[in-house]
Amino acid sequence: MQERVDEESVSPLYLRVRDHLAAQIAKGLLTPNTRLPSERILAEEHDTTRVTTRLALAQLEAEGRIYRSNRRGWFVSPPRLIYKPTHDYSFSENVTAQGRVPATETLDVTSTQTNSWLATRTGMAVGDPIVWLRRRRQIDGRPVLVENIYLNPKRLPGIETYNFDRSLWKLLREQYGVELRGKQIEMYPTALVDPQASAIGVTAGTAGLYVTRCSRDADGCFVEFDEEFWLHDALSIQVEVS
Amino acid sequence: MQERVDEESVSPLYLRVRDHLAAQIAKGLLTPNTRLPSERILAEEHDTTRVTTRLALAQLEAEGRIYRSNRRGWFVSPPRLIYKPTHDYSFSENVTAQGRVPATETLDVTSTQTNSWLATRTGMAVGDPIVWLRRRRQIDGRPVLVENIYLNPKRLPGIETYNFDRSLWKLLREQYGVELRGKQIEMYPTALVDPQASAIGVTAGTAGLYVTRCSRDADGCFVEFDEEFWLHDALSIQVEVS
DNA sequence: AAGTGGTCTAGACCACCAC
DNA sequence: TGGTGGTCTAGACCACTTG
Repeated sequence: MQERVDEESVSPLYLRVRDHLAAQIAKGLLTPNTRLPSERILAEEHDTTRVTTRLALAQLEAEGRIYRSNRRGWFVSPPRLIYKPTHDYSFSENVTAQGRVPATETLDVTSTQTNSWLATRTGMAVGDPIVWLRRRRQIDGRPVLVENIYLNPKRLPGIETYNFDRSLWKLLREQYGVELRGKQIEMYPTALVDPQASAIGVTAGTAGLYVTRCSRDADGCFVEFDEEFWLHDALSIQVEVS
Repeated sequence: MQERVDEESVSPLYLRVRDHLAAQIAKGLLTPNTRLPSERILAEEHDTTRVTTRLALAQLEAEGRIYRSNRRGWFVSPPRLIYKPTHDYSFSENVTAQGRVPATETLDVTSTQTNSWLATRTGMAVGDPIVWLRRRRQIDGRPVLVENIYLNPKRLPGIETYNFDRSLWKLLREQYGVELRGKQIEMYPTALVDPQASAIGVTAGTAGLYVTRCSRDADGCFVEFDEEFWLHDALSIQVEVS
């Protein structure tokens, strides 16, 4: 629906480099997860310097078209995962249903106490016992999010003894008979900083989406608070209201 | 709830510059919408170059802590607007209720035809008449979003004759008796590019949030498709499900 | 007119990864 | 070990905004 066109006559060099790469991606010359030529080669091809080339790459990264992996290079971004945070859902099933390969790693499980930050968000009292779970999740081998999950051990006795490399939602339903109700979801775009950036394996400052979700059971009892740090190009949020 | 701490011993210079500025903002030495010292002065203060200083500023911008305004300088970001896209709501009332000052500008209104992109999203047929409205909205004098709104003139006869510098939602309800139902919302983080970037007055590549919303009336008839381009630091999305 | 950010050059050294 | 991105220097000119 876009009729107005850029005056592309005298656009800055870094935007012309961006457009050149974007066109190659659009044409299918560069397909998802393939590596781009190195920054030095791209600079040479466009008769410019690495600084300018990196400006162009940063633009494409900000648009979600390419991503970097450690120091291995720049890669074409795959399609965004469609994510419906209002649904009870299994990450693995959702990823699989979209033709991708999921993976989950539990980073650590800690029995600790509710602090004031968590208390205001969950209704728990400061000092109440809480189980803190950290996980990293991947799509097609690429880590796309890390999450902090805070579980209420009063409602979920023995929860810390389970294996968390699977669907938490199924575990809650099958082992504890929990039907989640009354979700409060908040999200905003922000940069990933340490320790989340290093947990995902990206440079600090990489664009991300911060999502929190507070879930209660049918009785209004607090069950779970989830704090997710996504790579910004990895997902598209969908919400339906009737 | 963050126990693990960064090894801050040998962090890169640009992160130390970032941390220094972030600390000043956190302490309240720099308050929302105040200007930061110029890049050249910051570079001198930290005994480095503009390139490194700009890396630090870009980090803070990505985190949503500062923003830039044309070539006027860098400013401390105000708090994010809380935005509940599932609600029927008035931008102006929402902004006002949060103690801020809203403004709306209609950029143009065009009677045109449904194209294939819009048809697949709305259920209209290609070639059906559609009214296309572009608006820019501000908070406290800062443009924070531009939007394309596509209205169904079959359901809303004469809609193109109204003044749109006010709440569209109220107009629909009061003049056409429309109660919106069945919203489909989709959103993802991406960079703002032209023409949206220039419409907001930011550099192409500035981080943004893309939001679409398709609304129908109680009979399931398509009423409105809204496409919003937000500055990424201007909002926090909230959704509640029961 | 002076100052700001926007763009760009032509190099350099380092940490890390793959071979 | 060679190539990658990550960080950094010390400049330059330009477009635009503000006084």
